[in-house]
Amino acid sequence: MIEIELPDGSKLTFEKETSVKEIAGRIAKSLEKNAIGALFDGELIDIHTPITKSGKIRIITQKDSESLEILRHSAAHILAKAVKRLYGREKVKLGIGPATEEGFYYDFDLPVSISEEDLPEIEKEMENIVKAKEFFRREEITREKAKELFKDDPYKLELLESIPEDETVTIYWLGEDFFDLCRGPHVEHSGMVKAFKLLSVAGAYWRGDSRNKMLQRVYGTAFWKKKELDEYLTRLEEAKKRDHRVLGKQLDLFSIYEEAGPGLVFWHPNGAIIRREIEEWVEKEHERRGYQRIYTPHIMKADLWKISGHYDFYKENMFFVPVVEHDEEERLGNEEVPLTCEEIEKAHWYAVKPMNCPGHILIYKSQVRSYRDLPIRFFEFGTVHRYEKSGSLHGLLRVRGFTQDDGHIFCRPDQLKEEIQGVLDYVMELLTTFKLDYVMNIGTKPEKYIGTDEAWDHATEALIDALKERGFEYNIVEGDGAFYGPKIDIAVLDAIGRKWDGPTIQVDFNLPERFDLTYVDKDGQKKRPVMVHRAIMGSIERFIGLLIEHYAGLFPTWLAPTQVVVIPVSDRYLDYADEVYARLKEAKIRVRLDDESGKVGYKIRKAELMKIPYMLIVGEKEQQSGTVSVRSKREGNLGAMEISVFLDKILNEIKEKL
RNA sequence: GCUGGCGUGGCUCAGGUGGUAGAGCGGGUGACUCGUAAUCACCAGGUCGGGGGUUCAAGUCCCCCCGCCAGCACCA
Repeated sequence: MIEIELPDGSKLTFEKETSVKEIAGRIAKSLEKNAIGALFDGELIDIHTPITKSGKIRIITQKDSESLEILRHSAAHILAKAVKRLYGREKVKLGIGPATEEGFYYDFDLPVSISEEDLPEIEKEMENIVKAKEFFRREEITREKAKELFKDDPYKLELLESIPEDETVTIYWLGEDFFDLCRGPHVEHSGMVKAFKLLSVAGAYWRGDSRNKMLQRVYGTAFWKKKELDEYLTRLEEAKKRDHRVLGKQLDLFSIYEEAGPGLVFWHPNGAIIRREIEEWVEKEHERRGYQRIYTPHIMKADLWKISGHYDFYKENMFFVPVVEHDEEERLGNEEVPLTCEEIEKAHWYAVKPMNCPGHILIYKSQVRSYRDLPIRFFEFGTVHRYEKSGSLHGLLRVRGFTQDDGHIFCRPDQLKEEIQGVLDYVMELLTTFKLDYVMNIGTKPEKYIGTDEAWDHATEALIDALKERGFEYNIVEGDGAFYGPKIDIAVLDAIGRKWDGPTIQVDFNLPERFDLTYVDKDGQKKRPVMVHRAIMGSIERFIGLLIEHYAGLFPTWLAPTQVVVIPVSDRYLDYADEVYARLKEAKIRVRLDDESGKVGYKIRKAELMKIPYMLIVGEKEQQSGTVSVRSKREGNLGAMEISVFLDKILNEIKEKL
């Protein structure tokens, strides 16, 4: 006897094994027809999976988001079958093909490489499978049979090995000539996968390990309705227009030069204004929150980085500078000669700082610290350089030289939680000021770590408590902490939904130890302070990159490089336009006068393209009445108003950071 | 770093099967004196990412390097 509990608490009983289809049929005929699968005791199953034990069930229809996962997973199988057909059943070795948040993919190992031009052909073959309405059929098999079936599929065999002994092995058929090792679930038949599209191809390491072979991954997405697919594709197109690399060029914000080096950012005047505004705000905020501003050098002796441990753990990512005693005579007129081995050996090595912590620590150590002094909070706009792998560079979001709003807190263990909360509050102030979407993750103790378990527990608890008390949602990512301590990372999303770490709070047991940091406690004993690394924005470059995408280039007025442009209707009104310009300039508004010849429409177009918040049109009428006609980038034409009225409006907007 | 794709004037992009480069925007000059996303005309800009090779001849074919894009890996 099997008892099935429905979400409303009611129960259905069955004599023997049943299925989602049967259960749905008991509830309503329409549900039987619409059921895509179900969540049974938390596990996603399809409508034909035999249910042999009692449990709680929630039937899934197209309305439930889980149904998309089932649909996309099925689309992945259709893709695999199509690729096998086109490229040869024997030649194509299958990797894995799961559904993802936005779609699905399948990894293939095959002798020829698939390019994007091949995608339409594959789609066509998929269409054929869809039209044929082939059924997905689940089959439970023994391990021995599985090994036999997949004897020519090395990747599947490997997967088979990793299925726990007590788990049932299942394969899914799609039609009569294709099967795949898979735990499901799937839709009933391929005809249900009507709205799909293949999007891209890229390499992906087998099992996500760079020591393994790289397979070819085909990405695609699928929806229940063609309309939803189209909407998704348009959304993707729109998102691409928000790309900070595109907008950075259009709005003349920053650039990166091949001849200067990849990942090294040049801030143009417009971008520099945005950066300065943010820096000034962040700096004041730090002062308000009890941080002391410091400055530290860009290069420091390599030996210092040996003490800190960076040399051992991070040198792959560091830039080094050899200081060589040149033999001037020999090198005269011959600067091109590279360093000789002897010179390199004799050189004194400096390292360009990849982080600011050692510098801050030296300042902490510059005097004896009392427990009364703690917490000590140092802050610096620290410009660091890291040799990031070439393939990971990405506009402003991943660079080789960047500036952190970096701070280090030195405190007593009993102050840790409060300090973390202080940082969290600050981070929230930032995120709400810019209205950014984010995800919070706690990284816990990794496999390789230093420090006592006790200290780890204390610190991890402090992080979790701090988050709980502030009522934040967070994920715990086991083992994602730094080797020196647990951390909270806050990821901000870019235009197309990729996550980038921004704000971070990291507890550190390592550096206080390595640098032998102490404070004198109440009892006169020397004790070890706890150190917290924290950045509010993270990297300013990344932060602004994300802001550009977030605002789609239309910055709030306080950040806009040009806040107002005055547009005279013709040269005749230049004098009056000048007067208006001067009034605004006087009020410290970033204003420009468009005194070039040309029609009003053209000048407005230029201002619109540069996404300038306000355009003030002045001509005969305005001159007569001492007003300006205001056109807002956001709200359109606002009509004429007194200059002072406009000034109040915009000054308030700037003050409120709207 | 890896797989695949791409790299033409400041920007965006055209340049079948190899025969020494085109457009629009932008820039400069002149005319127009103009009311809410592009006034007209003329002019100046490139040797085609860099290097090597094949060829009578390469932007166009081959090789190496650099850079960019997507994804993967990395991101204490």
